[in-house]
Amino acid sequence: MQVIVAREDEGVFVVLDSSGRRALPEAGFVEYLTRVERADAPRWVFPSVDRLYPVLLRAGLRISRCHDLSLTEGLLLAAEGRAGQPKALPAAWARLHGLEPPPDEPSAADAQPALFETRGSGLPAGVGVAEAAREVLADQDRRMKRVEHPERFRLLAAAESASALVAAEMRADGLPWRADVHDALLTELLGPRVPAGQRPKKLVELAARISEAFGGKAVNPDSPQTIVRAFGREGISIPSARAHVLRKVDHPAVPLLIEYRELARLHSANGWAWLDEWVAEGRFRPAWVVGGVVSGRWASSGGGALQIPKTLRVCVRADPGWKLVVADAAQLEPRVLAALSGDRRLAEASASTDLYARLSEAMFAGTMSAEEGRPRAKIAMLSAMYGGTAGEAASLLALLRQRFPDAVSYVEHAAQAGERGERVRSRLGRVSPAPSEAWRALTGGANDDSATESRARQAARNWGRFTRNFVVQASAADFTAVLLATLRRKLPEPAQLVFFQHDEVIVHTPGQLAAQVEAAIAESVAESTALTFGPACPVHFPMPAATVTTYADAK
DNA sequence: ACTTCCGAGCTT
DNA sequence: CCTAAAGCTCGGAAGT
Repeated sequence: MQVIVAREDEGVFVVLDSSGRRALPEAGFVEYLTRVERADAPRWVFPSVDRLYPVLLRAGLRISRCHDLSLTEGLLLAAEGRAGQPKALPAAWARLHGLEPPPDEPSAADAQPALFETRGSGLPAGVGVAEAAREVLADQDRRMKRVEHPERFRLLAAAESASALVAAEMRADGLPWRADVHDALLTELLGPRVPAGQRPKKLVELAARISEAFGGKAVNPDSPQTIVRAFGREGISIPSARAHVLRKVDHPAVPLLIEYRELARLHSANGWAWLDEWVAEGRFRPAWVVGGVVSGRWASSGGGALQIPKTLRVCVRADPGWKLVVADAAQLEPRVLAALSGDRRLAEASASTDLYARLSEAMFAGTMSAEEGRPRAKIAMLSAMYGGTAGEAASLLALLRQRFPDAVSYVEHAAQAGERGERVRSRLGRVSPAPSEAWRALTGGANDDSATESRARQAARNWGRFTRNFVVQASAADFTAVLLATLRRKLPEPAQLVFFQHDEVIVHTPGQLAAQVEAAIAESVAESTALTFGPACPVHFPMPAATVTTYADAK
């Protein structure tokens, strides 16, 4: 059973199912949905989960499954070679009717709330939003039958839609964040809190000592150009003021600059201003952007949720009586490559929790120790997936190719396809964008002069590196989307998914349910492996879970 | 005063 | 730095 739900202008909500159409005010809408969800748990169809589901969450309603028209449209457009076109309902409907598709509105998370509420549907006057959604849904059903593996693509659309539910729920629940611990940490490292725009005491002192180290001339350590010039006056020529460049310079200002930059980074990125803006009532509530990266990885908007420095993990603490269950898919990408390529020997190596140690044995047994071999095996595998050639990488990759030819040729075929300008696809059907017209013009024909020819080869290789990585990273995103969808269903009430970062989840749970949560994670990984890569997939995906009080204790 | 770009650094 | 790429955010600096 499918039920379309949508918001019309002026806070009126519409429900459309086989028995007809109902227009309801918000309160009646939520009440109706609650009743139907309890009775039938239908597949709700949303023009955009991101825009509508927060309304339901605020009223205390959680739904079990849905179809997100906007996210599915994006996946379909990519699969059809039309990536980058607007994907919201008005655009999808317009394309269906041969009209010019309007550009997507900014996401609900970014929009000004007042503007967002008063905006129209974006559809022509007289076209009902639920009726437009019904047309687009039927169209998507048709188009999903025409992709290369329709059953995989349906799973992808379902998992992506469920991911959107997770993202909205994670924002509503929030990541437990102890502002008092954060404030104490800042005070310890930077000195007492100062008003916005001012340098804390510790930074003021360091800036003064830096100027002294440069002979008393004022040097603003926040300005890279000024730092480069200051070293120039000392007779030291450096290409940039990056930390790794500074570390190689022998000068009394260097350790001060490095300390200043570390503390200034903490202050500007995650200082008191960040705390005031993003943490309230013990929760950090970022906006998560499902499919915000072309590979299908999530992005975040506001608060830098995917860039939280490790030093601040101590601030992530379970509520009294609760625990955090932190689980990380170990060496996910090489295992994904094993599953994609069907490389038997790599699949056998995946039986070990420490994949790189097993690779090292396969590559270097008898020739070097595990301590020497493991980091080289890791470089070899990462070079295969990322296209690296620097240093030893090329020779290590050649050895990896000897031992695991199917895995290495899988990514090399993806790279060659990219160099030819072809698109590549993930396991469940995410498709890479086509290269730009400028890229085609540059790489398309024979170039007269050698400089242009060299740039063309460079551009082709760069795009090949992108497609090489895409097949692995996007398939990993397939797997984690299915995992999120599965885990969401299995978590015992009232445990909540509160954080997701590419291959890692945090669940906030009452302490007595932590063991059940760990079991739910293990079951979800097993089911997601079979769903994503097939029931006979021989690859092992370890996802060790740790039950802790603070995120900092997880690894 | 405002916009745009760059350098830098954080995560995976 | 070391193996690659993408995305977010900040502050400084340059341009309008």
